Amino acid sequence: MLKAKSRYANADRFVPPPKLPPPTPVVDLSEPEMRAAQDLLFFAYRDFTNVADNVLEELGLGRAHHRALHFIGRNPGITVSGLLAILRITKQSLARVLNALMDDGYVGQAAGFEDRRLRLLTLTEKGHALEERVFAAQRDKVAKAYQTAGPASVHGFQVVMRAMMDHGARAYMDGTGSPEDT
Amino acid sequence: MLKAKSRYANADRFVPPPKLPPPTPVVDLSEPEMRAAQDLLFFAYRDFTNVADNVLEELGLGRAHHRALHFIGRNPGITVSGLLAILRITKQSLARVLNALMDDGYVGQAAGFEDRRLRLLTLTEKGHALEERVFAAQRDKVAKAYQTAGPASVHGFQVVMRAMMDHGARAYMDGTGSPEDT
DNA sequence: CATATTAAGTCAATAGTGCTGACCTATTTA
DNA sequence: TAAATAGGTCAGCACTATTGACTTAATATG
Repeated sequence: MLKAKSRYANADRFVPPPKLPPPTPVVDLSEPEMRAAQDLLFFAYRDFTNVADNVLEELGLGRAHHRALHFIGRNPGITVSGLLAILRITKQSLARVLNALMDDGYVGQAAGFEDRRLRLLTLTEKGHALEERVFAAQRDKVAKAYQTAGPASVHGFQVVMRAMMDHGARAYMDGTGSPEDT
Repeated sequence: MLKAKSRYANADRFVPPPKLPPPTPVVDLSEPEMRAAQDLLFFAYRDFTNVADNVLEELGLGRAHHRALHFIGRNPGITVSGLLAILRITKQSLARVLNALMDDGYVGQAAGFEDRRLRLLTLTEKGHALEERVFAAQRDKVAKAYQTAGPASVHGFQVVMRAMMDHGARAYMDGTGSPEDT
């Protein structure tokens, strides 16, 4: 973080934008609030993932690795195609990170019993340790945010976030069906 | 979307993971809720940005372009270093997308009056139209989510999201100070 | 006034992560 | 038995981020 800070030393002094005519007035009074959602999502997500990225970077891993790690951890025995359906990336993209995770000993695999074509993926102990370590950084952030906000706000956050995602994502979170886009 | 769907045709049939031993039980009862924050943030952000990406893609633009477009639109007359401070990317990264946006006629610039080194960036009419068009897709999503959730939940969402971002981001959103990381 | 600092720009190389399309092998399905 | 499917590989490419070095013009400082 210190490193990142010195990197942007030329941005230490924020110069407020000079006064210019305000943007065209909007007629919908809730427009600013909806507009603000962009910033809320951008900054929250950025800063949430940033703490994980810092840990991953030490190990030569990136966000894509973390995602695979995370979803395998949450869904032990998941198949490759299951992971593809959740992450909605291509086989080739997943293969790259998955191979790295396996080569590094974070992920194990077993053939399916009822269908030997399937690769059932699980985290190794090493994988669990890493996943937990990465989440530890994020947990701190979440815990603080949740504490600050209080239970009612946490509930509201959850409701809005669920409403923001598509049906497939919701189905996945509810464990009620296929994570594909609808 | 049809294209994307057919791309993942091999993922249409979600195979539930076989029954494996559950992960080590956690002692903190709120752990699942904190854990769920990862998924909430991932899926909501993914699906929120996805609708914008679709529009941008038609124009040969990407997420980085959109970010520049967005923040210039929200901060007319912002300087290059101001944008760098908000986005927290390198000069080189920004230059690439900024040059493209200027070449395509979406962004204009003017030299500062009090400091001629400064480049004051604004959206052109064309730029505004694009920014509005991109946000129109997102607005639909936000409006629906906010309507579904209701005002109390929206407020809760905002509280949690603000708490999730770092001080700099909050300062930016409040217009109370420097957007640098603290 | 001379020098140091700063805003912005450019260049080059590299890395992470996403995509497309084609093709292959082994297994399962019809 | 042939068709379909799970998973894998290969190759090429694109987007977007980084690092570090260097340059020019303008401003700040002593």
